[in-house]
Amino acid sequence: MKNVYPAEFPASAQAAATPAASSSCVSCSMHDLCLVEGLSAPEIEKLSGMVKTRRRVRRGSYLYKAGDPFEAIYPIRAGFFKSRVLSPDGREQIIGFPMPGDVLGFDAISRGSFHSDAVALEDADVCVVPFSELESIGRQFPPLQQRVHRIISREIVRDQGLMMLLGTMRAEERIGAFLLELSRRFMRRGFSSSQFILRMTREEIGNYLGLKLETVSRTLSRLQEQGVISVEQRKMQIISHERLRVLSGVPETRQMLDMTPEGARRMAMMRMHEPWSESQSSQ
Amino acid sequence: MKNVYPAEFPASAQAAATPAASSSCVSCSMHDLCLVEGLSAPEIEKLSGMVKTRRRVRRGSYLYKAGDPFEAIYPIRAGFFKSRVLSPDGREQIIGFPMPGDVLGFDAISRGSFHSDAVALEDADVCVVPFSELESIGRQFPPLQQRVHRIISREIVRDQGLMMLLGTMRAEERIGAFLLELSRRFMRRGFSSSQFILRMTREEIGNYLGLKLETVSRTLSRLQEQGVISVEQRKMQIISHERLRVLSGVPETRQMLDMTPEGARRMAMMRMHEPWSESQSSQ
DNA sequence: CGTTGATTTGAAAGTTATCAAGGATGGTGG
DNA sequence: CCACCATCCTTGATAACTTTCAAATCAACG
Repeated sequence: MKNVYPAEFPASAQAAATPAASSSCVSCSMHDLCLVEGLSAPEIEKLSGMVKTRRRVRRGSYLYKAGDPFEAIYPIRAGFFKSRVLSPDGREQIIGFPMPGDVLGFDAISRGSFHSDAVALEDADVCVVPFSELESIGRQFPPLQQRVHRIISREIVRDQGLMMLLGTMRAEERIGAFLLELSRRFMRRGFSSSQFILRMTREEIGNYLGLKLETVSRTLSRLQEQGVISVEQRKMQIISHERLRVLSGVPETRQMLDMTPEGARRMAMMRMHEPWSESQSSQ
Repeated sequence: MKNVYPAEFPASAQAAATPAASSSCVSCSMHDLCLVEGLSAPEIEKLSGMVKTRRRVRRGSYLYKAGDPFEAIYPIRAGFFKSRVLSPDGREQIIGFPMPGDVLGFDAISRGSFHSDAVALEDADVCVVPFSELESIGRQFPPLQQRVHRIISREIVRDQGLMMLLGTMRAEERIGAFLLELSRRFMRRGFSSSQFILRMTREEIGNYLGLKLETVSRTLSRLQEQGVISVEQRKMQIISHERLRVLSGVPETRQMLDMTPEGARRMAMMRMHEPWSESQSSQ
């Protein structure tokens, strides 16, 4: 049985909108992806205490918009976002599809206001971490400070990868790299690396990759014809990671698992649906 | 008389290779661009004390390479770099052309080793700021900590701009935006915003912009025909910032000055050549 | 002055975008 | 429950743009 990232945020996930008293970083399913990774118990305690509120973001609405004053960063607990920048003449560029465990908002430190928009692609739930407090606690706990720096730096590295893609790859390579990136990120979270539901439209994929939606559609169709993937609307299945790697010029090979023990725990905590590839249970 | 960023780093600039005892952040010409901007005297003092060494990098050689262990960040005192990432299959993507006042190395925090190369495009001189010390001092001086965070975040914002360019712009727009970016950065440092010497080849420009060198050359020629710029080899003159802005979709308009008082001081301190547009004085 | 690397320019080929039309999907109200 | 609407997706044909291949020119340097 596969552990597939779900198509819908279940209606049963009715977390309270604001107070986060019940939740702790210790029990969070994103534990080892988020800010607290590698920290000691008292440090996690301290960080946990800082997250006084959570925020629920409905599908299609903004977590923040460019220009909003910067007060906090937002580790994602559940849900899928797109973040994008708009050029002065109205062009849009999607710069990422953040998912649970990712941390949003670092671009706002620079001028004290956001430079990008974050839009929820599905109902989402984020922690609200006031940045000045985080800086303050970082001064008391060097490992936390270092962890924050690492995570910000990780964002720079991620962006460099996207620049590489946009600057040097052709359409098929871009699509391939995109699918492998999604696959890797789902796997990292304990979900299947070989099948998942795309949360974004073809147009959003194209925008992210510097392509038009028609090109995305055509390229996906071609990859399907070649037997590399199987795609039906949003349902994506990677048939051959290896061939995908070859055609997108990504030689890295790591173990590709469908499910980790961690994943089972995360799935439960994120209250995810059953996989679409299995008979859809009534629950 | 224009204050043009020079073609050559003068031979007279023979700073000692390592000890930086004589220099202080207080007197540095990059003062208000670098880490210390906005800090109080004692804070600057503290930061200054941390920069125990400087490093001279000869044209064509590396400040660091991908994989090198991360120990320090490098504010640039003089010289022009390219930073680039290499894909596993050997593709190169230039991700920036750092110049004096910029700070190199933040991508290395993430995994403790560099993800990118920094290559000097001309003889250069950088400060060596051990990062663990910087973190440590940041814990004692919140304004310094905040300044560091701002500068790292600035890098993210900059990258977002490049992604926008690579994802949405056509060749002429890319070139236009590139020239305006250079212009703005030179102006920010007190140099002419309307004429400067390109420090990089057409191929490097093309790589940065996701274009082939021939396309760069053709586009520059076309812009020259249209009377928007005047270009002869590396000598670049922007004739109409306004038209450049229109064709590249960058509506921003700020004052464009050829020279600021600050610029004169900086030019002296950076030991720059006389402009190519004036008779080349013997000095 | 000849060699080497960088730049310019032309012509042809290749890739992606644009324009257009037909299907599929999901939600809504009759 | 079904028709209908708005979105999203697919596919074909054509156009636009950029790359590729090729050749000539230019500049720096010993």
